[in-house]
Amino acid sequence: MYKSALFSGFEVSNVNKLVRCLGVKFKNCNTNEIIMSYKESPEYLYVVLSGTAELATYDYDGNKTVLERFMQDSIFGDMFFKPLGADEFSVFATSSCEVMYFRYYDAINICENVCKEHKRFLDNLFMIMSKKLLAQSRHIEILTKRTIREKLINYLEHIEAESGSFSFLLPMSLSSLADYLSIDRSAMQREIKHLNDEGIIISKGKKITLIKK
Amino acid sequence: MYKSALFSGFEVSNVNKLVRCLGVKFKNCNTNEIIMSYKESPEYLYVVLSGTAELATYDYDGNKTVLERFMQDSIFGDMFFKPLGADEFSVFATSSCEVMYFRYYDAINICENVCKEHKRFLDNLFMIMSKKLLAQSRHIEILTKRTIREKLINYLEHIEAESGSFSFLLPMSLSSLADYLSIDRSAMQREIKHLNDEGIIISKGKKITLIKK
DNA sequence: AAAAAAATGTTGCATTTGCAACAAAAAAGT
DNA sequence: ACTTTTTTGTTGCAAATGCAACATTTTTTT
Repeated sequence: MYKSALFSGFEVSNVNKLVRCLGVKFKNCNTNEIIMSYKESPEYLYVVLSGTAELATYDYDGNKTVLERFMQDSIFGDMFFKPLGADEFSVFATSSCEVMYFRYYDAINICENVCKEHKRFLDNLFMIMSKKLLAQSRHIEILTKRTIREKLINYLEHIEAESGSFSFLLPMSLSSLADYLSIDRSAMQREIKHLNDEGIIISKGKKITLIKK
Repeated sequence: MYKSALFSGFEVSNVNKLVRCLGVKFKNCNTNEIIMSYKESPEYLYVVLSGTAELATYDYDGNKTVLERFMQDSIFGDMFFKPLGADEFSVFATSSCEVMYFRYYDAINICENVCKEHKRFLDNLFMIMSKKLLAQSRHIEILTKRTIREKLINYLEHIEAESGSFSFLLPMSLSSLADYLSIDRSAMQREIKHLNDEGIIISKGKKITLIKK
């Protein structure tokens, strides 16, 4: 828990102090366990400390729709997602998963004797929210592209910028990527093939090299 | 400016005090004027006080791509969007537009004598960010739908939930809606026609009624 | 080490969608 | 009140995409 970005810059003893002060709670979940459901009224903010999870819903046929994926330092909670209709949306652990949660309101309306820890905590929370906003903006930017090719290239260029190299390993499986880009997996595979044929990329599985002309 | 959600719960005199303390700056722009460009290093946070604006870029052909639209209480800034490649992205006023801006860092690392105003300001800022996160989540949820029909229905159901009625007026033009859903306008029009033919909706222009079976 | 499960790669085909081009209506500007 | 611009509505056609079904490879589990 001390490695969470929420506590970056904290001394271990101060983490404990703050945890007590904010009434932070912890939860450990195994794969496929439900961490929380979007229906409760109290406004808790959840932070993933370790492991992975996803926000998903199952329709009447049992088909799963994944809305969002979470990893270390991801945040989720009632104020970031509101379900539409009667479907139940829940966050499931996709691997052994540790989360912490606290009342959003308590964290913001910190007690009168605002200590350095509180300030830093808010600062960190702010940073995490900004990063989420940025990640979502990027996702929207990509989803807004009209063709599979444009989506793919845009995504790959982002990975290139992040990794700082023309050659990189995709951070997720190709099937997950198809989900993220919201396109059919086989159609994506076909486009990858075309990009290879046209010499725009060289790829084998998750290993991809962008060729600049 | 006193009507901005950032200052909700504030007395007028305290707004002035805080504005001075944070070094808040103001800017008035006419339609089509550039409010800011995503290239400067200083991390300013912008809040729209009145009017509308959009984040857009022009490619070599002069085609405009709109990434995001802003209205009262929308926030934007370097930490929420990072341009990819050499293209220049800017925020343009789409109507006469008032914005305020301040250094992100100054707002978070507020001075030692944390007054009630500071706290409330941060509180409001968090709320605005949460709302933006929620709006983006919804947008992603819709963009992730695979067919035009699913996108449309999902969007309309959101409007229905917000308005609380099966009958409503779209909050934007049909062309803008096609942009928002990232689909071809004429294809959307065709789908609207089909939905009418099948008795799923009754619509004429922006006036739409959802028929529940 | 073997078996089971998940991910990758491929293809034909039907369907959906985007594109282009236009007419009509509505809204905005002068 | 008139003109210009934007929005809405429509259609044929070509192209892109999703779907289904399968073989192959890789990864995970037992």
